[in-house]
Amino acid sequence: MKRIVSNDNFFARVYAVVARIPFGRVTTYGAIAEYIGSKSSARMVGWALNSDKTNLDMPYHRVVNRNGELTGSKYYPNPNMMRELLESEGVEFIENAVDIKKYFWKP
DNA sequence: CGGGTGACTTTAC
DNA sequence: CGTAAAGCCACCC
Repeated sequence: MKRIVSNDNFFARVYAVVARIPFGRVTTYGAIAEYIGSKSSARMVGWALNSDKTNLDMPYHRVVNRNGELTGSKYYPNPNMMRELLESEGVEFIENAVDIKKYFWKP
């Protein structure tokens, strides 16, 4: 039995949501996962970002965890790159996390 | 088909 | 603040 939605759609959905994030806004893995249909599968979102080979130009830096922490910054060439990208968009930081309450955006 | 893995989240201690 | 555990789903071998 094949699943009705999965595979290509999963990646496509992640890309679509990330690409839709407005300038100067951020979203969470959970929000993307929920929009995709699997609210509990936030891991899949992060996994998709790191596994994607087709849309490396995607603004992944606008995707943060529920606390607003840049968990993905570790996987960037430079750990500071992700933060500076967000700061350059006008996003305010609190310690090592973005003001998720203020800049959170959801599809 | 099963086991391992993971850029997450929540609850619990 | 830290670790632990469970839930979750798709990919890779």
